[in-house]
Amino acid sequence: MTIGELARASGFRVETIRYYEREGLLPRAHRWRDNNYRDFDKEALARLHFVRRAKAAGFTLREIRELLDLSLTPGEACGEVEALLSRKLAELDRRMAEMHRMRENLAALLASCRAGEAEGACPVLRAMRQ
Amino acid sequence: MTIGELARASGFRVETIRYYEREGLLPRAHRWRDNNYRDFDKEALARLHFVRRAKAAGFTLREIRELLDLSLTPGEACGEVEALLSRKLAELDRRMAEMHRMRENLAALLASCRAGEAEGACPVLRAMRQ
DNA sequence: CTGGACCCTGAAGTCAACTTCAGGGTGTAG
DNA sequence: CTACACCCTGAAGTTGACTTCAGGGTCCAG
Repeated sequence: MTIGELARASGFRVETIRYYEREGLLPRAHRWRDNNYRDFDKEALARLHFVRRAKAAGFTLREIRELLDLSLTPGEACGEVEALLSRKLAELDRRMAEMHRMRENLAALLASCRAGEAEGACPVLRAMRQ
Repeated sequence: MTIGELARASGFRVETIRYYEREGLLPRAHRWRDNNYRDFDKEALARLHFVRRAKAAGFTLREIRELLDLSLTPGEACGEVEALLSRKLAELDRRMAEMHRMRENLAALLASCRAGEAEGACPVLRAMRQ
């Protein structure tokens, strides 16, 4: 798969894919011998899908690289891996809880907005104070 | 309340608070006439709490400013407000769904990690392919 | 009345995550 | 054989969200 095809398949731009390769989120792609073009496999596409989801979940590129690197450890050195994973999980749970509260806030706000305002000003401020 | 007190109460740094004021996330603080020090009220603290939660929920500063600005609209011009809010809500739901999937991935990964690997390599790759 | 903790401003610096640029090679349809 | 879409590299530029810096005023405990 050329970089352009991978871009179309993954939804990332060509330049971004090159950047990700440089940053170690993708393994250095193997090259078509004669023209020096990159040649990607299914694996690369799977990684990009993972990257997209991880980004949507709020992980940084550095963290995503760490997660991806875990997948390549021999399975032996699993202790440190486990620690990292549970830290990430706890963090994710915290963020999800925040998002849930945020969602409640916005939904209540929207509802009262639709109900057409008893009071003078939108009640965001009330919602805001937690 | 001085900026330093507000910083301690909110958990944001003094410099960050000045920056947020510049960027319109806080209203221009009123000043102690003689010494030109800012004087903040409870309202400012409430806004900063909201900012913290909104950031944790993945909103950008620009979006947070938009949300805060909604709270100041007269309640009359509510239609456009409603549109913005439901866009944000939908977006939030998408992100929460992503995070949920991510969480499942990581939890499964952690479980198999703890179970001590039947196969050779960590099964992140499997989890990764969705 | 001085030392240290606090406040002010405007400008420059930093970091992550890209994007754009300059300058050049490749491949194929007409 | 040339026009056009694609590929390459290294370096510089951009954006968002801060942080640091330079240079200065304020306040109060000892």
